[in-house]
Amino acid sequence: MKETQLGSLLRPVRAGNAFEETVERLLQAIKLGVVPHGERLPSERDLAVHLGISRVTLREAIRSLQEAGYLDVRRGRYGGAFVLYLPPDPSDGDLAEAVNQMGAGDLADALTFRMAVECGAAQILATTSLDPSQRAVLLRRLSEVNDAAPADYRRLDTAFHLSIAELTGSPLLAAACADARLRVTDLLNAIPVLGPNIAHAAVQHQAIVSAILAGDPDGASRAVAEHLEGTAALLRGFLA
Amino acid sequence: MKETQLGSLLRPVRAGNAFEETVERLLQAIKLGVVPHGERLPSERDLAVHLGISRVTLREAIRSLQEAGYLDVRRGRYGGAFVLYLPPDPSDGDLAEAVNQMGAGDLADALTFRMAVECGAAQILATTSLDPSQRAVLLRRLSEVNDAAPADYRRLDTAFHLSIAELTGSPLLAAACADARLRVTDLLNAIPVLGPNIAHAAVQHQAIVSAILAGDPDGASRAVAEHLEGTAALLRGFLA
DNA sequence: TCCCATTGGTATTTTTTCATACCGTAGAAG
DNA sequence: CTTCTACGGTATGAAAAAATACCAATGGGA
Repeated sequence: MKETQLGSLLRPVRAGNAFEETVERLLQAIKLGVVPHGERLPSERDLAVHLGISRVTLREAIRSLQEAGYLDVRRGRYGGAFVLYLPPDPSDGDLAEAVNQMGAGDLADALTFRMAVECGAAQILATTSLDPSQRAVLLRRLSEVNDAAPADYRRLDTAFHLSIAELTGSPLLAAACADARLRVTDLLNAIPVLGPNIAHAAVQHQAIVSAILAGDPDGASRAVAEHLEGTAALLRGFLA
Repeated sequence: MKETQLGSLLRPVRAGNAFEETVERLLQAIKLGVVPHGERLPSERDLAVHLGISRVTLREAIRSLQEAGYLDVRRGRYGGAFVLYLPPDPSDGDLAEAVNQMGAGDLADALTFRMAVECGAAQILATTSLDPSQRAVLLRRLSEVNDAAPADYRRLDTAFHLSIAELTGSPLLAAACADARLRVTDLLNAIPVLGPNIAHAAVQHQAIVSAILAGDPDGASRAVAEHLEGTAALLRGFLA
């Protein structure tokens, strides 16, 4: 039983080599829509600094994404790496395939992790006294999701969820929530965006924001839990 | 405002070089008491595999810990790297120094992060239906803390907290809680272990376990929050 | 007593990653 | 039309890390 705890601490220092990790990171930023279609990534020199890697390694990663069709790289001033990726319009088969591509254990792990960190973040934000500008950010993100065109829905939904974590002011917590979201992106992207689901999600989003603004930690946490449990149950249902 | 979200995703891929990260990881495993005084670390070959680094790099890390007096390395069969570290008996000055060694922002970040993930973990565990052996683990860890000799208190307290995360069955969540704890280890180790504090903590630990076993997520989360808020407030009070 | 499995110690080579400097290009500003 | 400049593109040498193979010591068990 002590070995389990050793496992938590002596887990891998490196998830892979720098190149692979960079490709993964950039790809997720693209799939998450943090850099939307048509927009430009930061310049190689800036990105390399932010990612803490050399420009050479970064270029290799960008090149492989370019060859995979995710980026259009243009030279010269006002050039850069432009995102070509458009979120796919999912059909039913994709979801089953996506779910079963990752192991059942990994799926459960990711869903549990996401539930924990997002509930925790909402709870903390509800405990915090928010200034007017923070409230404004939260409300704006909420209305952006509600007004979203179908093609933009996932992206703005992500932005809404991440904003909650970011507003806590804890970069570690924000990173954890981003990481949790990354692990289910492919699955969420494979779920068709349907009217009734969106309407249901809108009600839940509203409940989350209301609880946070009312300073109700338990309510905020429960609202997030209910919201996430919906998609979690859906995904679990597709396990072979 | 979009730049903040970019920051969460395009954060550093590498925290430092493999050597430094490995030293840090091992040192924290030692300071946390996951491998207690007199015990042996896994063999170099095993460790290198688990940490995902080469044996050469691992050896450099072990060597620097040996030279710093944390390890006693012996060769031959039944040899290995034995932990020499004994938790210090803190005096008042140490705490102020330790608190102000990390920035005020970093302290707030670490405390917020810890609050979120530990509350989330307790909440999830309270939602889960636990089988008898899981209940037994939780109760045993609780009694171990209560019966702990002063020198073992921190170590068993850590074990108790980590067990909650591990019992959720999510390695990601367990790793996040371990990481959160790591970030405040030095601070917690600098807090004198006093009778009244231990008694107070024992009551709170009991409340946490009771809420979890009763299947009360809100109660479990609130109990953890109250428990952590105590030390958090203490630490914040030492900020210069 | 001697063996030998298990452990740390060392040496060598290859691969990855980094740091630095410099080149080529496109587009806006003059 | 020229120039300036912020970009990507390229080259090269050094450093870090990994892979591999092999050496050396220890101590329990045959």
